[in-house]
Amino acid sequence: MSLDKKEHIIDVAIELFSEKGFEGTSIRELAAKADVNLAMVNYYFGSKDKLFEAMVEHKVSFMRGRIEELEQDKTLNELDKMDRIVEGYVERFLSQPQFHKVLQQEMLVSQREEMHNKVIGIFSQNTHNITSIIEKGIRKKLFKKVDPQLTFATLIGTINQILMSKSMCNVLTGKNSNFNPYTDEHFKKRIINHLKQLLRDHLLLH
Amino acid sequence: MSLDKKEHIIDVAIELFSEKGFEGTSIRELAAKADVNLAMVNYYFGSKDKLFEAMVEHKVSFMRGRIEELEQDKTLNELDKMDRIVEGYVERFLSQPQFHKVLQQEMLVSQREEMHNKVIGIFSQNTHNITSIIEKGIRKKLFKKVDPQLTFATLIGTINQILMSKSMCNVLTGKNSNFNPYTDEHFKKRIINHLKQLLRDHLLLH
DNA sequence: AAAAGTTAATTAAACGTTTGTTTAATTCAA
DNA sequence: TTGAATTAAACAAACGTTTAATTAACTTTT
Repeated sequence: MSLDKKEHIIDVAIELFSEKGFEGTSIRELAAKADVNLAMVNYYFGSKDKLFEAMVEHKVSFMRGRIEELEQDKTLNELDKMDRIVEGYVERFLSQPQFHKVLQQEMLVSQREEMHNKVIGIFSQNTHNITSIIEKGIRKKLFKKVDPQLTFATLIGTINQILMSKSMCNVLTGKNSNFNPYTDEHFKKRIINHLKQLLRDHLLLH
Repeated sequence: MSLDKKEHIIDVAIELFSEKGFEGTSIRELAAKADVNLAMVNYYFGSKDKLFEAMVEHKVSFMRGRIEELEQDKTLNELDKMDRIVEGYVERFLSQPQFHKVLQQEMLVSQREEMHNKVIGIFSQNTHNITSIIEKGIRKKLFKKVDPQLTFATLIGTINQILMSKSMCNVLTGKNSNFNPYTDEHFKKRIINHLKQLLRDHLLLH
């Protein structure tokens, strides 16, 4: 059981799921695009549902732990931490836009309850960590008395909105439709600058 | 062909599509829940795809035009206009959370291209109107030189994020899972206050 | 090092369901 | 009596999944 081949199937699955949704993607189409036999998908993963779970598991394991570390860090103040969080999120989301689109779909739809709850769980952890950084900043009178939870919703919501669709993103920024905003270094910096400035304006006393 | 019955089918469709997605909802399930015969859906709408289009058409017609008016209004300054926009958006989105979830799904997925483009089109119009209000505010030196497009992404993204899932919203706000945030007046005001304050902080010179 | 044996990988074909849609018959209303 | 509304039944196509047979890769035995 070649690990490369499993990964390759997962990669193709992310591509198709992000474009067409989970239910909108058939195993036959997936197998054809991945250039493997139809039966191999079930042979490797057991079922379509389990392929989905394996996909999430595989990708999520890549990106755990960094925020927890940051929260504990004592050399940085809360504004620095928020800057790092912005950079980390934008970096991560733009480097894997398709996967995060799949996660967004799963948040929206509560069809596959187990997966839905898993995604909510990941989100929940991040919510907790980041809001507690904001709350600490408020206690230290570094930040204003903002709404920590909705401020987090703003941060993650902005990135999700940008990620939602390439075409919508190009409409938003006035680029032509064959431009790929997610690979553009200038656009990445533009997002980071916007979010950093937004959080400064909103969080800092002045 | 009773109009009530057509509307009733559309209402049930919104409910199911928002929970299970378009592909995840079968016409049989829909007919059963709406308490009509299976064949009636195709008799009324022609096909599942056309039911979807009719649903979007029906709901979108409800909410056109208000932002255009606002843009032209000369009695309000740009900050007032932004306040009205926040109120209008939050009001509208929270009053029809399921429909807006369906729109979000359609933005994410480019499976049904015609519908995808329609939703992008609606979004595009709003983008144009609101960014031009922000730009006007900048020209009049009422606003700082912010990024108008990403500021709009922040506004709409925050609301979409909150709307994304009831369970995620309750995780975000620390409520228990059977609480319905979308019908809660306090929560609505909380969102409006957050967004107004956020925009003030971000837009106004100080 | 070759042969035999064993497990894993791969395949084409078929399975039983479910899907969206259509048909043809029937009921209802004007 | 005519046309629309409603129904149960059937349709073909597509779906996820399984099967049974074949090939490939690896181990053990000679």
